Amino acid sequence: MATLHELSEFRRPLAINLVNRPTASNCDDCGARHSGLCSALTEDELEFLTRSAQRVSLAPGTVFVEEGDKALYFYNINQGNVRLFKSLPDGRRQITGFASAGYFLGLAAGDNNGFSAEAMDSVKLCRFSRASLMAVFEELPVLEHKLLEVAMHELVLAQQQMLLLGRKTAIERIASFLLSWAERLEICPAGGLPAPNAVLKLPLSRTDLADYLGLTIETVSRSLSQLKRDGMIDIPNIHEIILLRPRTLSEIAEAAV
Amino acid sequence: MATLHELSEFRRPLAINLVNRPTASNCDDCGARHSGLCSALTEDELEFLTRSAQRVSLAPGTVFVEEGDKALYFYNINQGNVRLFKSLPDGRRQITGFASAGYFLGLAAGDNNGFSAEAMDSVKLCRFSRASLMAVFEELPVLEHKLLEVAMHELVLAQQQMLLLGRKTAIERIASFLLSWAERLEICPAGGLPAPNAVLKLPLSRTDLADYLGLTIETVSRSLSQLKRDGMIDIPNIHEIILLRPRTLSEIAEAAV
DNA sequence: CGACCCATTGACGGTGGTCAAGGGCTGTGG
DNA sequence: CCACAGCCCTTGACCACCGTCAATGGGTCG
Repeated sequence: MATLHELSEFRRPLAINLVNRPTASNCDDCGARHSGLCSALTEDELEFLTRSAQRVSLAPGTVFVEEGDKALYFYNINQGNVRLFKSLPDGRRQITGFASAGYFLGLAAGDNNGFSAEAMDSVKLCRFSRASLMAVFEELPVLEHKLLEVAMHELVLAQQQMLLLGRKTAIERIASFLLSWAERLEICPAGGLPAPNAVLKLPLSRTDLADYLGLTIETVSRSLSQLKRDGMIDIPNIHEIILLRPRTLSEIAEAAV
Repeated sequence: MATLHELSEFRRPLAINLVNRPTASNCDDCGARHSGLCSALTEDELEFLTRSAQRVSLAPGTVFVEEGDKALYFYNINQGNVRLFKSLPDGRRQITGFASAGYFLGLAAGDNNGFSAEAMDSVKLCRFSRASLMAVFEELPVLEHKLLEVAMHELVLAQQQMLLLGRKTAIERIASFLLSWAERLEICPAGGLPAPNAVLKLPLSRTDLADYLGLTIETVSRSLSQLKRDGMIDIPNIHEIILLRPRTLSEIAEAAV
């Protein structure tokens, strides 16, 4: 099988980790203050929560969660993009998700991390010790409730991805991905369709896309080209895709009969 | 693509649903009293919880959760086996998991169910209205905590399955499945290996197996035959597999280099 | 005993993976 | 400002794994 995923090249041992403690007041300028977990909290609750948090900056390429390591932390992304993945010893990689500002991460873990996480670009995040966050639940049950909601949503997404990986063709995977990415970027309401000619920003490489969709970069490239030939999309440049006919795309994605 | 998954034939509209209210005392003879969710509760707490529960009996083949329907209930299995799945309009099916006695289910849902669920045999379960269970959290925070744990564990399993579906070969999928099923049956400790010659009971059809592993029944059958030819396993009958060489199986499953 | 269902096995074909060459973009250095 | 290197993406040729189609085998129930 594929032995070309040179994963190790992405690992930069010399990551720059600036760690300090946030205060509720400097949460104000945080990209995640009004989304995800923190949006569920009042100023006072936030003040309480920050006592068990550390702010961390990561250089692009830093692997800050290692699959199998003892699970010590939860993370909340403030800035930048993160890929979550699992790997096989021979280098095959499956990306299980992407996280950007506002995303809470670290739920997929028992005693040990069930996944690895890597900064795709310059990342800032809040790090919580699992033990102390558990303790905070006593004071802030709303937090645990919010976390359960997040976990439930992740489960829905995970099952969608299982259907995609187990049963969809290459073209269907690409079409599904484009639409789910549009939803993620809030170009369209959840469950709805983006407007025709909507512009999609893709901060991912073809390799990331392939490893997320269970394909090779060649197949990703070929499928995108085919969708372009068929007038479904336009590709002005590597990191932008225009959805010319979202309705038809959705019919392809859902294998409508 | 595959158009042969005759899903509809499994749906029996005439399900027998006997609904009554359990009491804490008749929880004593429940298969799930000392596992999963309920094991986290004292007698008193259980008594409290049962007020928002109904006991339901399901005939084999009953689809009691329908993907896309409004998510009204959580379920706790007391007896029997359940398959959870998602389908495409043309009949392709991806089984996302199996649930047996002690399993809590219904977490993978937002406002609407993200999956369907079907009784594989005679099933008894406790049904909780989502609204009232949410209310119970106020009184029993331990319950919400336990639920979060369950959800986190489900996420770990889901990501393992994504790796399997996205990146493993047919043989690797079968080997992985056999070992994870041994773990599930508690034939071996989590993360450990079963003893050589361990006997595995498989209450699944080849079709279920195929739809769970993202393969066809023919490929499942061929892969099992190959493992048998190679002396990895023995197959005394359709529903039993003997793991002759679990160590080698695990090397195949994890693609050890 | 025979019908039926499910699993197995075989033959064949297609989707997508592998290998390899070529194109486009960016940054760097002369 | 151009040349060139390097990287990533695209495209093509070929091939293999697994899906499809079909026939056979084996177990169960009427």
